[in-house]
Amino acid sequence: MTAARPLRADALRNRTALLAAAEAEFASRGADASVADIARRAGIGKGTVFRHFPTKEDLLAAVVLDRVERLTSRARELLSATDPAAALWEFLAAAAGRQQQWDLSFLRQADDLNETLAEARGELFTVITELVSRAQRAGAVRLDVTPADVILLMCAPVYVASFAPGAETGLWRRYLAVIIDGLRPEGAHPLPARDG
Amino acid sequence: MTAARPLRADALRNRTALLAAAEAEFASRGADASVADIARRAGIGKGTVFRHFPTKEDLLAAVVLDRVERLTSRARELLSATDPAAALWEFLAAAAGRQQQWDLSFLRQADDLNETLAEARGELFTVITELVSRAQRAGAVRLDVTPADVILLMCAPVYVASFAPGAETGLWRRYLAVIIDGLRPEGAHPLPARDG
Amino acid sequence: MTAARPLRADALRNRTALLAAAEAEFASRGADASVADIARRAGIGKGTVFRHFPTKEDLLAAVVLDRVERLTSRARELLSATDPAAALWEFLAAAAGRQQQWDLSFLRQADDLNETLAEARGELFTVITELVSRAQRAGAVRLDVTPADVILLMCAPVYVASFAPGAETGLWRRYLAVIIDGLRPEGAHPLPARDG
Amino acid sequence: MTAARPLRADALRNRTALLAAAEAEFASRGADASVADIARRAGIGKGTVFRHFPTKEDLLAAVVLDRVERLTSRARELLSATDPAAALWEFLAAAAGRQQQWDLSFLRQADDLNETLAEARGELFTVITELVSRAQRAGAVRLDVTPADVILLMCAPVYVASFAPGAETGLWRRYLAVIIDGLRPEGAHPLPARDG
DNA sequence: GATGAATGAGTATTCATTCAT
DNA sequence: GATGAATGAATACTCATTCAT
Repeated sequence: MTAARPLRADALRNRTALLAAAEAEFASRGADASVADIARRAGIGKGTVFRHFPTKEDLLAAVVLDRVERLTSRARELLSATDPAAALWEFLAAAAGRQQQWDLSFLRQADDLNETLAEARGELFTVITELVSRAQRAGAVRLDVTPADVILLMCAPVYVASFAPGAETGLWRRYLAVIIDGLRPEGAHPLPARDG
Repeated sequence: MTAARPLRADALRNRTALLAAAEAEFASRGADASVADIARRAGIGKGTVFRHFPTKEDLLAAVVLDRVERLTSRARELLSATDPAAALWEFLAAAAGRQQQWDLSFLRQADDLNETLAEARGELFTVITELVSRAQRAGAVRLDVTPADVILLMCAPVYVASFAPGAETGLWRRYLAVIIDGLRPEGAHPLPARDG
Repeated sequence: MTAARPLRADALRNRTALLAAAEAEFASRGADASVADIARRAGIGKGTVFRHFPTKEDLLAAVVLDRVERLTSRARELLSATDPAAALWEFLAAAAGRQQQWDLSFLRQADDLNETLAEARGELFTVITELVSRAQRAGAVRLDVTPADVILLMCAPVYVASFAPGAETGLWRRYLAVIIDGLRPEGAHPLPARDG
Repeated sequence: MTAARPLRADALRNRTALLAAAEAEFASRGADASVADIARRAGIGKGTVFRHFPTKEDLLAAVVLDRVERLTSRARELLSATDPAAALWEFLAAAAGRQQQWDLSFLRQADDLNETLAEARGELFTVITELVSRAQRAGAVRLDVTPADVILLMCAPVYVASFAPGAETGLWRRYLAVIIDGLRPEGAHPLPARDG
């Protein structure tokens, strides 16, 4: 996957700069960020972008893949933590912190995206599922929420915080705390029936 | 220019159709919906759109203004409800339901947007503040959240639910319920200090 | 087909200029002529081209359609000439003269092109068939060539003449004369078997 | 620069593969064939292509040169055939067969192209001239056509046949036969005056 | 010498906005 | 006032050509 041939030194440098620029640009402009802007920000030619990624969508997928993989490995580390509850809360914070200003909108069109990306997403889901299950078994998370719920809810704090004027940088932590409280068993009210 | 003379009958009809079409189009295509599509849907010429709103952004602002005002008046009604807690929950549901598939991303660039929109938003905030205060005084909402927090959090359920595959239509209610539980005083853990 | 609404005066002027420019540009650059060049030559904006023809291919098709229709109507006139042989020769000259420097390459991909174009081509073929048949019945054309052969061969003179250096303008007439002599019954040698 | 030092063994091998690949690629994709595709087909790097030929156009010229030279040598062989008429007809068939699917469009811009190519073309013309003269002296070709006419006309059959739907492979022989009949003295009608 | 990475001009097409009718 | 035709800047993507490795 990452193997193939080992990429020339300059090419690797460019690729790295490109991915960084793309991540930044997608983060601030959304998926509509223009390839030209990304190239300019990376300090490389437009053509070079397409040499590395045949399509803008492929570039987006690569950026997302990168993020998902980093998140997955963080989640995996936390699986061996002693306190399951703390592990889950920390994971949620990591997820939110990582996407700073950006969202997981790429998980949206699950089907038409890259195959390797789909796999990576699957792995992430698996690990999160385990993280949530452990927290539930430890009595730290209410039993009527599913791992899928947690995955979706973990996107909320950053998104919500992005609306606040003045860009108070740590605001998402505040909303994450509220949501975490909502996930706890204490004081939980029954959830509405699905698909209503 | 803002108040001004009373539109001719046909102009008013056009304006109404235009706003309805714009709301529908923005709702389904997002802010990238094209002016041409909106005009077509409204059954009017493209030029007419620009006669009413000098800019696409102005049109978007008008649509948003409309939504905000309707939301404000719903909130105002709920101010006279007997049960302050139920009133707040219902308001949150109304807010979420109203934006079905769409989000409040227009509140984002709070500063550079329309002045009248800013005012309307201010009014909405005022009313919500009262709604939240009453709920807090009634002991239904934890005291460490502010009305501003509630306003931001009310955007989350629909946003979050929009990522779920399969478009389960009522999913947002589920996430609203979790967030509401997070807003209750029971089982609340202290929020992190601001701006950390 | 040509009906719809009657096109505004300026729009019609533009459309005419556009078609003329496109014909000229396609003639000299081939189907690879760029839309930008065509627009510049027509003295209109690039966007205007796409307003009239949603696709470059549609523009090409329109130009071709125009040529085919004019050719068909000339052929039809010649059907009522008294001398069938002279009529055919004149038609061939008209066909060659009309495409001055250009070719009938559009008849190539018969299938994937415009439907109306396909129809127009069919009509042209029908009329030519009659023109050839009459010449054959009059003994002016050998019996072992088909109307389809004639259609193909009528493209040759201009094409061939285009290779000559110095752009001697009437050269194609010379080659048309040779080909016509080849189509006559006198001195005809049997054609090789097909598909060999 | 043209003669110069004797290529290294591998360089020669590359050059040969390159020319073969280019001929094939140009034949099937036309002059728009991409340098990258040609390089890939030749199994060499893109840069190597440009080391051998500074320009894509130069490569095209080289391919054409090759073809012209092979054609010239075939013509030369046929000069010593016993039957001058048969020799000419066979040459025309060889010329058509060789360009199968491709055309001699490179002779078009006779002036601005390569000097060596111009020379080679000159040689080809000389030999053909002799071939035609002999056929004329033998009474097999009408006296009012020139060798230049024959050269141009020999391009027609393949070109014309390429328009036929269904890719009937031997169709050009049919049109060559018609043209040959047009070149014979029997039944020849006088050609129109030049430059009319 | 050979390679393929980098480059940027060029291509078709879209769309907010202006303006003649 | 209303219309839709015209416009050109912007966008993703291609490809001949140059140059560092």
